[in-house]
Amino acid sequence: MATLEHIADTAPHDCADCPIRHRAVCARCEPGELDKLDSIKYYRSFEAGQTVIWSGDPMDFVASVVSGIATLTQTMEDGRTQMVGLLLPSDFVGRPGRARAAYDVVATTDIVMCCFRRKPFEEMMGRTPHIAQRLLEMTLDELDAAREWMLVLGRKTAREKIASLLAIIGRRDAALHMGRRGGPLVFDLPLTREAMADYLGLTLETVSRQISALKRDGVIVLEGKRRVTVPDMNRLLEEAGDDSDGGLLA
Amino acid sequence: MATLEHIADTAPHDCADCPIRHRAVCARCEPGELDKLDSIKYYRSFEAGQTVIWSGDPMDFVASVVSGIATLTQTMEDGRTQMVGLLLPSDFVGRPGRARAAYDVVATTDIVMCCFRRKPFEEMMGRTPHIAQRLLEMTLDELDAAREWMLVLGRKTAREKIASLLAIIGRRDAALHMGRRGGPLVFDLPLTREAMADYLGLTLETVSRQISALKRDGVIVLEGKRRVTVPDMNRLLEEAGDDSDGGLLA
DNA sequence: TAAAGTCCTTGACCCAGATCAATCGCGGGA
DNA sequence: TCCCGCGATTGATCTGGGTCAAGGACTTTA
Repeated sequence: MATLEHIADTAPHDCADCPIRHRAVCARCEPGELDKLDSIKYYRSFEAGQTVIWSGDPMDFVASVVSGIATLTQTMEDGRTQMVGLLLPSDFVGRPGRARAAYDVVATTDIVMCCFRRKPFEEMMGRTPHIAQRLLEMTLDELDAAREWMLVLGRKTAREKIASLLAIIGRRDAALHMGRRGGPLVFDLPLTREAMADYLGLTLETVSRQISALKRDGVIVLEGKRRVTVPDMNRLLEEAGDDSDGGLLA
Repeated sequence: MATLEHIADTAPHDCADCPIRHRAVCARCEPGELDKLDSIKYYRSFEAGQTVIWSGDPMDFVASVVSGIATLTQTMEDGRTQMVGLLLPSDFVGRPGRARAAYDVVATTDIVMCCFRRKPFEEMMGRTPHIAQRLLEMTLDELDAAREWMLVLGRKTAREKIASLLAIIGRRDAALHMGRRGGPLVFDLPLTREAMADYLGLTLETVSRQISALKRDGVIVLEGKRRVTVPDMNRLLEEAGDDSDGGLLA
């Protein structure tokens, strides 16, 4: 159990160059406010597979994901696990006012986080409405996402679950790259079959079978095991059981 | 489709007497702030079974549940439905900045809501950190609840799901009445079998069977179809697959 | 007192997805 | 080059919970 984690030396240090500058908790901050945040921030990076925090552990910081992907998972005593959050760049980790982690946080890819010491962050939040406002907005968005996910977990079939997950990842990826529209969507799956299973409340075998089925039926095209092409997004959304006009909010 | 809804005439009008005064969005407000809120508030009541708002409908208010119980549900085109929120007294309905309802809201019992016109409420939130702070806190709590629920939906068996629901309702009820501790827990189920099924991602038949099974095994005692007695809370928590020491937060 | 709801229970059967198990294939290390 | 190990795939079988169907227990209306 060597400590592979280390203070990132290659990480961005200047908020002005920060790739998540206008989407993270600090999105609404003005230069002066950024300066203050800067004084309590530090970067940490983790390698793919590392556990960032264990549920129940003391947590003296909150953080933004700068790059990479992490998962939030809950585990029962007998080992059953359910992913309850997928943390992408700009997402927020931790809860102001809470001293212990409520979930396991695991790095899925190599990841860089911008951390703030919790106490100073809480104080600053009290004095800086811009931060609290942004955090409220992000939390409301996450709550919507969690509720969407509850419908997936509670009522969708295995095939629909897989299609829903692919649609979510694909849509997010498209939003990120903002490339040419209209063309077929291509992206890499950032999750193993097992992680997808934990996300969707399935077994990894069922995930594998349903992906094979969607491939066989031409809904997706696979290049290797991770690279996915979606020739027709509406077809995928139909398979997901969603309104084909993408009933989601924003 | 008669309009059964009406402006409540028997509802409390004075914040000082309000039963949810210290738990709702307005919990942290000072007298002056309450006065301002008072000027944009009005009460509405709905009868059991009535739909308060349909998903997608314009929504020009936000509200707090004063008394009674309502549900937040999502429905797929083919009619499958999943409950995504259970609204109890003091819970908040609607989202500042959002003009249309994202979910169906249905009154499960007769219900009274304290409504605020959305625009003035949003303006006021911008100027009144006490409201925004409290709303953030409440939203974070709801997010935690939603994540707990995701574990239930994704990984628990039918029996564990039922036990989990009973534990949640029982615990909340105990907190509300704050009566004698230690004695066996007694409460009324505020939901029909069908609503429980929608909550848990099951069918109503399975709900009925599992409740019968828990009764047969002595985990619960039923008096009629709605009144539940839990002789041993730890036993129930075991059946729910939870840490017997009640691993939940707060 | 009857008739008609509404909600709930219970039984019989079936199927989607879990479980158990074998195999594949690729990337990395010696 | 071969081996090893991890992730993924695929097959065979089993089962928890869904589906379909038939009542039962109250409540409301008349």
